Amino acid sequence: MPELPEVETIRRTLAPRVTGKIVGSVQVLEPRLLRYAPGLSPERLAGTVRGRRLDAPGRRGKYLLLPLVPGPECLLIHLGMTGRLLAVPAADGSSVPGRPAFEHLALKLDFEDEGTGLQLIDPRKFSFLDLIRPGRYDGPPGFSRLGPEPLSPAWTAEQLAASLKQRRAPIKSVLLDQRVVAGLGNIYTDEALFRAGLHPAREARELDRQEVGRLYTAIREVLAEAIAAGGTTFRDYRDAQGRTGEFVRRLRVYGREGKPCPVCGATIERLQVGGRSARFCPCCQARPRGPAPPARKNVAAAPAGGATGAATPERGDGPAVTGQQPSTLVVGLTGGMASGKSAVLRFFREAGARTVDADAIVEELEQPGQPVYQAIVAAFGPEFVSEDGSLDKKRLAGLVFARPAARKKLEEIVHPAVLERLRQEMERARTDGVALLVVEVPLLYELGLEGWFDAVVVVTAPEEQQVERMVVRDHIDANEARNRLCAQMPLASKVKRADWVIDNGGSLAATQEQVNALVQQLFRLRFNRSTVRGRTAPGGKERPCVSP
DNA sequence: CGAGTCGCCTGTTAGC
DNA sequence: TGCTAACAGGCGACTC
Repeated sequence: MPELPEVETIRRTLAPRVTGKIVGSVQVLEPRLLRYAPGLSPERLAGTVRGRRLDAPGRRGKYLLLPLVPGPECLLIHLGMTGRLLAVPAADGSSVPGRPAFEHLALKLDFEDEGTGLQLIDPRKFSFLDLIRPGRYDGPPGFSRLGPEPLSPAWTAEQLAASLKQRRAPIKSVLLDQRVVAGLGNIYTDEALFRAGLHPAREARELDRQEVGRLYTAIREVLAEAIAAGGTTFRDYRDAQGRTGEFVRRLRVYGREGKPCPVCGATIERLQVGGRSARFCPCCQARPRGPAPPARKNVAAAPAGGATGAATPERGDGPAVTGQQPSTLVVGLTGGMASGKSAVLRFFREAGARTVDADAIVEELEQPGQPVYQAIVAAFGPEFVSEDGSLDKKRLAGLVFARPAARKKLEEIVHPAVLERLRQEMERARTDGVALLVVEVPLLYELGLEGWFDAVVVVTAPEEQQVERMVVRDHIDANEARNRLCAQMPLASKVKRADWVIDNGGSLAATQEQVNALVQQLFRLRFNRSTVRGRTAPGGKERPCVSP
């Protein structure tokens, strides 16, 4: 079960505990460990490794790499399904969390100093070990034929498209093929396919560019999030310190059959695909409609044992679904000063949306060397450059505040550049197949940008709370804060024009609940674009607040 | 070559 | 309660 995020987590937790250590003894207690290593006996392995130093551990796909110094050999470990690699203080089994000492111990490696070591524990004995000798032996065939690293910048959606183009097998099976992309197992293929809105039994070659784009993005996002959460502990997995992974809480379909889909509420189903079980949402991952798929041999007609009649591809039932994955939903986020827009944006991101912050773009465009920076310096003079070469924002703000003409001049430089970048970000989200893009634009209404978005969300907070936040954040007194608020477009008129309102006047948890509820609602509504504007949403509330 | 099936392995669980 | 059978899914070997 350790897939890429789990192995990466093990690598990271292992690194500080093994790097630079000298190997004292090596004991192979499970001979099956060496089953793929040609001519490598436990004795020969021990002879090669003993007395050598370990370099920082590496990872490739689901393989863990322990380079020996001086080189060039490298230990290679695959944890199979239930393997655990634990850094232990005494390497005697006494402090292995969760398991009695010595049970299922397959490999024991002691370091010369400090009495520390490594243990490989594997009840099911699917783990294996190998010794790479560059130039002479490149490791087992599965290792040398590994496909690209999914999180490497070198891997592109085009490459994925090329690897899928010729394959008739179900997309789920092709993603499990380590030659296509390295590191995906059953958990993350299910999760990526769900996020991309793709049925696991779809023929790989029938995916169009947009679908491949969505899949590519989903794979990278789900892996990155899982690594950040320390991997997924479904049953056996532990990191090198014996700790469980937290991503299990964020799984949306894997291990959730019979439970409601977190996006649409339909019941998650299980299906045999290529001999593996696939979990999916029959509504969010409906097969595309259109002409009934021609009678296909082999695919989805699971072996007669298919008690799951769900293998028949004709219909994806569920509420009013066209079967066509809708395009990116672009939502604008705005609100009063210090109303908590950024926190809300963060909650959107955590709920699975891609997010963009217009202020961050301004910040970036005003960096020295950028055309916007150069234009500002040319227009206002070098006295607005501080000693370190960056723009003197404070001085510029002072000038702009006092002279409306100067403000206009500045805005004429900055705004078009920001808008162009926003346009590019929206375009990129569409080509990446992102389902929901949320863009924070503080001056959304002031600049008349409503037309750019499918819906606009306004964040509100009681005025006193805004004042309080500004006092703390901007180091000004309460009167000054009130003055600044008065100079703005009144929050009430933004609320009046809003499609959805998030009330950030309560606890952060309450705000997050509202955001999560809204995200689910948007996911549902995006199947019918005209309902996304909350004001026309069923229920007919004129300005629906989101209540969890 | 690609696609599919089987075997390896054992702890857990569903069903009788 | 105790038994069997199915299941979990990493990979390689094998067949067609």
